Amino acid sequence: MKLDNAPGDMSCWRELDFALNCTYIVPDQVSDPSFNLPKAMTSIPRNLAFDYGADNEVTGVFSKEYIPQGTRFGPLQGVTYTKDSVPKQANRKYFWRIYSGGQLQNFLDGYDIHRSNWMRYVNPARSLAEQNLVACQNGRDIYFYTIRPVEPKQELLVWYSQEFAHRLCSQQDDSKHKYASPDDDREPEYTKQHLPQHTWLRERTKEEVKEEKEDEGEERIDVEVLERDTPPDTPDDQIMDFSKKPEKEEKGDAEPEGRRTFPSPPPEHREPSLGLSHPYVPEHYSMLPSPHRNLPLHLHGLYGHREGLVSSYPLYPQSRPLQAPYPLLPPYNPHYPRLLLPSYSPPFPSMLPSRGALPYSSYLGTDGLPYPPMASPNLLPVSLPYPPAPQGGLKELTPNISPPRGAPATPELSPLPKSTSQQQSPAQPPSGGEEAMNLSLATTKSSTAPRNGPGHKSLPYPLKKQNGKIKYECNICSKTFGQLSNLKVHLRVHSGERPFQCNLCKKSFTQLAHLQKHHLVHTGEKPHECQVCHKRFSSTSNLKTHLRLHSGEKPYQCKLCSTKFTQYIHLKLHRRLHSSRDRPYCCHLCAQAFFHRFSLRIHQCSCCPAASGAPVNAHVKEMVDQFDASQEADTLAETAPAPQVEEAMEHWLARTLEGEGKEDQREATALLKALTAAINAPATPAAPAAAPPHPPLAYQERASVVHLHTRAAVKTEGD
DNA sequence: CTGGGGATGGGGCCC
DNA sequence: TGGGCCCCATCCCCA
Repeated sequence: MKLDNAPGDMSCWRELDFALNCTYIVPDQVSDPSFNLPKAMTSIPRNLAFDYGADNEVTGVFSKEYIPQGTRFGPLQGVTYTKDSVPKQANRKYFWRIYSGGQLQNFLDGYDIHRSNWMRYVNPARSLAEQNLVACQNGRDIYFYTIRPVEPKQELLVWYSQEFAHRLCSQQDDSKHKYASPDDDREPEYTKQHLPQHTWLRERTKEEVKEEKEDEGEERIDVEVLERDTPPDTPDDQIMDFSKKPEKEEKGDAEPEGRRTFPSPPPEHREPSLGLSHPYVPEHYSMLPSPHRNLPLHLHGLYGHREGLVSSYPLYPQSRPLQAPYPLLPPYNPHYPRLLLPSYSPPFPSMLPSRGALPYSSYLGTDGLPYPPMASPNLLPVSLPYPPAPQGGLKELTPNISPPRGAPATPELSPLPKSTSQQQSPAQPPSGGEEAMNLSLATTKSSTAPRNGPGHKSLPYPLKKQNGKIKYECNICSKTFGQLSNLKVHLRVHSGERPFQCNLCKKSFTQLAHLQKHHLVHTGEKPHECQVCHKRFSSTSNLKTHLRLHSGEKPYQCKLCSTKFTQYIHLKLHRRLHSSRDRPYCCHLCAQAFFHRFSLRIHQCSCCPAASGAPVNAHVKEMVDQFDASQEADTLAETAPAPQVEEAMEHWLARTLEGEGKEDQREATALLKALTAAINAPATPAAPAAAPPHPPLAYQERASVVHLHTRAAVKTEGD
């Protein structure tokens, strides 16, 4: 069963939906702490970039590349305060509220650039049309999800999820009953319901600007104020539910909603970049007088000088609406009938680039369910006890394959409060940046990690473009795939997930086809027959290798002794023999031996510890060793001239560095330059002659090299 | 040690 | 998108 909404329409999604169905996870970058750079600056993912203002201050966050819908960023990091531990002088511009079980749990303060992350710089969306991120509280973390594809160089602009805002509004509603806010009196109900932005802006332009200035100065707030403004005490005019705007537009009605004052804009302001006449800008929005002039730049501005409007993630007592609807899955969540985001839906399908953006259906399970059936909401916080998720056709998955190894348990799937999250804030981004991400992927699956169910959010980012085609890149091994489905299958390699299990021997496999092939073992069936000798084989590839016996083809040849083999594994085994004893070119200075003469020469010119007093670069030494044993070196004649050796080295380097990080590539390239320089350089006096263990052969080859390398240096090697 | 075969892993491509 | 099919690579076993 599928969502009735148009593909890509996330308008009725709740935070759990985002958590469960996000397709890509973009972890923060992690930099060396010893650099002591502000984490807020260094944590920005590689597919994002800051934009800077005249004073070099960050003015926004932009995408560097295409980012598909359903991508998760976060979590937001900062300093965690309990309600009682908020320093009196705290600057609350970057405060977010974390709720648990409907109760304010703590504040997350992104003020400190050393303890917060890049997300503090994401600007608030000023209209539905420009919004591309939605903020959700999952567990006790705040994540931003892309609700539409983000084009390169497009700014990330965030607003609350509807559920987010709804809880706030609920709190505000409560508070309204409890506290007769002055706002309530001065504003007709209609206005409050329908023009929160108007209210907000009007208020801002009048009173808040004053406060804004105060905030810019010191942004001091006392706990009393904090208390007063904290839901449920917060006056409803302090909440602006962006998500409701569309609804108002559509229905002309909305449940009472909060308005939010913005007493404290951030220091920076910017000109609105979005025209109010945009078709998706709600009517009331465009009727605002110069509405965005004073819009705060960063989220904190969005949230005012108080704190972020983090509404509670209903932990599972209240979460019934989160699950119950799914079997039925009405087009809109009946529990939040007034919080629909109809005009949120920039027509997603049409916005999806044809080049491979993820259709929204990719957020659904294979069975079309938006996420797996959940037996009981109460179980969720424990371990998300998904039934063996029907992901990827896991029909063969048997219950006894335990624990489910695959499905990395991404945090967003586990809305349960993380033990660390309470005070975790800046403490630890799961150390290691991308590495951390990888680790989490790798470890979660192997342990008790709950299955993700359909949607399988471990799909890594980023997308790459190769030859104009979108490539899906595994963020663990950097392999790229032309099709998302291939990447999904590939991820099982890392996750360890083996959903297809043989009923007979309980062996499990990553692909159904493998299981099917495996079944032949039990049946004894050998469907593939050699037309020459009528021998039968269970696999085509084995038949193919067999056919080489008839054809005489031996494609694998040892470069050292010219022995040929029909199977590569045989060549490999064979080469071990050489490596153990047949390295004919031995350095007389340090006794290190090489397969190839040119390797010896490079060694002596670059990394022979005895050739120069200088310390040997271990990387260079390793590179020489590896190159000496490489296919590229094998393909070279021992008498190959220097340019050919260089070319082979470059080829080898390019191959071995494929998928490596740019830093590694840079470093290796630099090393290569040093090595190729060594090839061309005159030999050091310390390398006059190799002392080959097999003088006749080695000697002769050296002699031939002398001819080709017409360099005096070669002669010094003893020729 | 070499060589042949069995079995499995992983990825590409097509539908 | 996912399943099916195909292919190549690889490991292992054994003669």
